[in-house]
Amino acid sequence: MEETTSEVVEEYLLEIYILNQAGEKVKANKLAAALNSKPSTVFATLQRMKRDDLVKINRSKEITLTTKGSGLADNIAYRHNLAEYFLCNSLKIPWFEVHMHAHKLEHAMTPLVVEKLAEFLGQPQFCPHGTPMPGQSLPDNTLTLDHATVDTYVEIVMISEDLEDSLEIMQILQEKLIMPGYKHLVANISTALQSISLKQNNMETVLPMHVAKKIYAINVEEIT
Amino acid sequence: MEETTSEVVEEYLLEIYILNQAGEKVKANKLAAALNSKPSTVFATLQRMKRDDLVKINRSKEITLTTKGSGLADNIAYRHNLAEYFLCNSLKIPWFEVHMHAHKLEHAMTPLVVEKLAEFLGQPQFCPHGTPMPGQSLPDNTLTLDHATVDTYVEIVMISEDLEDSLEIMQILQEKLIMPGYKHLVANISTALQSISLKQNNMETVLPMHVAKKIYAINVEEIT
DNA sequence: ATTAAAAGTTAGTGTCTGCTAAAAAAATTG
DNA sequence: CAATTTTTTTAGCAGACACTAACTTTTAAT
Repeated sequence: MEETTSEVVEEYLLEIYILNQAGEKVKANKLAAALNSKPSTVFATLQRMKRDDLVKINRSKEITLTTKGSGLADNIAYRHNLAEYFLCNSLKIPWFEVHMHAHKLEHAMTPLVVEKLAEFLGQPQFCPHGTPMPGQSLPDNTLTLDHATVDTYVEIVMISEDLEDSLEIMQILQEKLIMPGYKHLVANISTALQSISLKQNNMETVLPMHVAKKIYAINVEEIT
Repeated sequence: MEETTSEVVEEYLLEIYILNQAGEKVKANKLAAALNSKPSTVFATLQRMKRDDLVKINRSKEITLTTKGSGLADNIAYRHNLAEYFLCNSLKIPWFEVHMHAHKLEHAMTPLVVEKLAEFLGQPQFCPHGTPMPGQSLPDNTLTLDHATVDTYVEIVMISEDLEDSLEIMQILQEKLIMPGYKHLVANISTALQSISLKQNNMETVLPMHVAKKIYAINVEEIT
């Protein structure tokens, strides 16, 4: 009865989990885009996953994880975050590109390696992008930047996993210090341009709303 | 033209490489046993590898790596040894069982991760079992224990990779301190029983010859 | 509501990796 | 050398995953 989950299925589980966390309705089409795959391939794989009681798909084609799938996804997400933490903090691989490397490692970590690595790293509770380990959560007052208020200060707490696939965006975020722990002034919000601009140290960054929506922050008094 | 090598093929390459290092003639049958696979499966995979210019098979069915295959194998072996070193020295996973965990990780390490991990570990030149990284070699006066002389002292330098697949044997070797750096007295050699016995600190270990053949050592003056 | 666009689905292929069973070739042994 | 055993090879099958192309259903928009 040893349930083996293929790497491909693990990737699907994680992606569904991530999109879920981001509050999006997961549909096959979006999955295909996220996984860089063709709709027909995704469809077939989802059928297998349904067969194996990993996902459910309702009449309106929304994909959700079953209890079983969810448990596996938690585990995969944990391995992913742990790997990212290691790559970033121990190996000093740049913050903006750890995601892709962790994405390979996460499938190759045995339970013992996971346990020992967590110990080695001091049981981290967040990945370098601020994603909480499964079980942990963000502060109650967390908001996404598209809901920020002009002229307030925000402290970044998390960059959503699904932004991490874009190296270009991540690199910009790193350059502009839009990273967990850093504080910015919400300088401007333009509904017309669908963008928000942040300021820190004479540095201004304009983010389109769809990106801002994926960045989580809390309000702070001021930049200390 | 990005040559992608599947995990399965990587495993074949490494196994051929390891058997090669151990000085054995690699034949399909032996490969099948080592890889825990069926001869027909191995045959098919070898055909693909031949097609992709990774291996050559001569009239007497001996399998050798091509230049291309050899280069890849070097790389895989390096990743494997590096992973073992990390698991053993950083994560403190028991010496006798790092092999199997490294075996999974080795396929998931991107070039950047390899580079940064090597840096992190201080560019180790040997795996925890004494296997030299590709390019390195053992001391000239290295011998295998089946060629040891009674009443001489030996210092273990390396346990062959192909012993590492057996957890039971590895665990015994660890218990009896038959590990790189440790010195033993060659107490007895019995041709009748095809075994050799080592002594250290009132501890005697009897090894069958086929195991002794896989353990490398150098002669030393005495136990210091 | 009709139409156009988007998303989902089916059909048909192909590769890789695995298996069993049987046949052919090679090696070993009496 | 002949007979037996071992090894290699062929044949046939199956599942996972990937694709293209076509077809259907849904959704969105005029």
